[in-house]
Amino acid sequence: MPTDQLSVTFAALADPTRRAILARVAEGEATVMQLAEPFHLKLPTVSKHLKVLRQAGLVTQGRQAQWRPCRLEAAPLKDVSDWLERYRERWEERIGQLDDYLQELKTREEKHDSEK
Amino acid sequence: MPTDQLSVTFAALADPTRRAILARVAEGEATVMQLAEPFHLKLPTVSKHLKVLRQAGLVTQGRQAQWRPCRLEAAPLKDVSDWLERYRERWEERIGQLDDYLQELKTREEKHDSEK
DNA sequence: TGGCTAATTAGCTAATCGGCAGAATAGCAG
DNA sequence: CTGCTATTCTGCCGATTAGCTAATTAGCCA
Repeated sequence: MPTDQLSVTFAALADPTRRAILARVAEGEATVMQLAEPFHLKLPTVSKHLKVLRQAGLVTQGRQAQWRPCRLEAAPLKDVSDWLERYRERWEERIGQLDDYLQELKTREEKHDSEK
Repeated sequence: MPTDQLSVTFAALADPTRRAILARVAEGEATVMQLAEPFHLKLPTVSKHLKVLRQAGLVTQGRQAQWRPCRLEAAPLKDVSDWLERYRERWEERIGQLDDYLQELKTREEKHDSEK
């Protein structure tokens, strides 16, 4: 249970239910009940997931009467993105002494890319 | 513990020791002993971390005599990056004409955040 | 006030995790 | 074969987690 912010964020994202909650909240504010409905989970369970997301700074909850609508807060995702950038070239396979060769390939690939 | 690939990857990244191992391995192959040395961890502990990273597909280990040098495999990081892209516009906060209004909301929310 | 609804907290269980020590495995060198 | 080294496997421990039920808080309405 590391306490550094990045670890807390990654841990919060390491659960498909919580990622689905994020996806739902990204489309607009939602109450806890609305979030619980698509999953067959009880309210306290969803509430606990929200607590994890809240501690990671990924959602905030407001107050409207007895509802606590949830909103997405994407700032921690930027931290994840920044951390990832460091490894981008590793999966983009455009490294090293092969640049010239790859550059040639690249111009050829650009035709393919534009298909998409 | 969810078994879907993205969750496994996020879980593997949710530990500063494992992220440090990744950073080290990104600079070149390393044996388990070399990886263990900077952290004051025993070999079996590092071996266990490596197992987690291996199951996430983030490292592979080869064979050279009695050493099992570790290499970075960045492909799962691309999956993380692709997942993140969906939210990029949310943290780039330069959307539409609402910038000033959102900025004002943000300062108001910061009070709510401090409620804990 | 009392009743209703939404959400959280408290407490439980089974499973998992990060650390360790000790034993087992794999590959070299005499 | 006998050691020697690097690594993994097997248990163990204390802490944490996801799920549940039951109890509690918070806000509305009559």
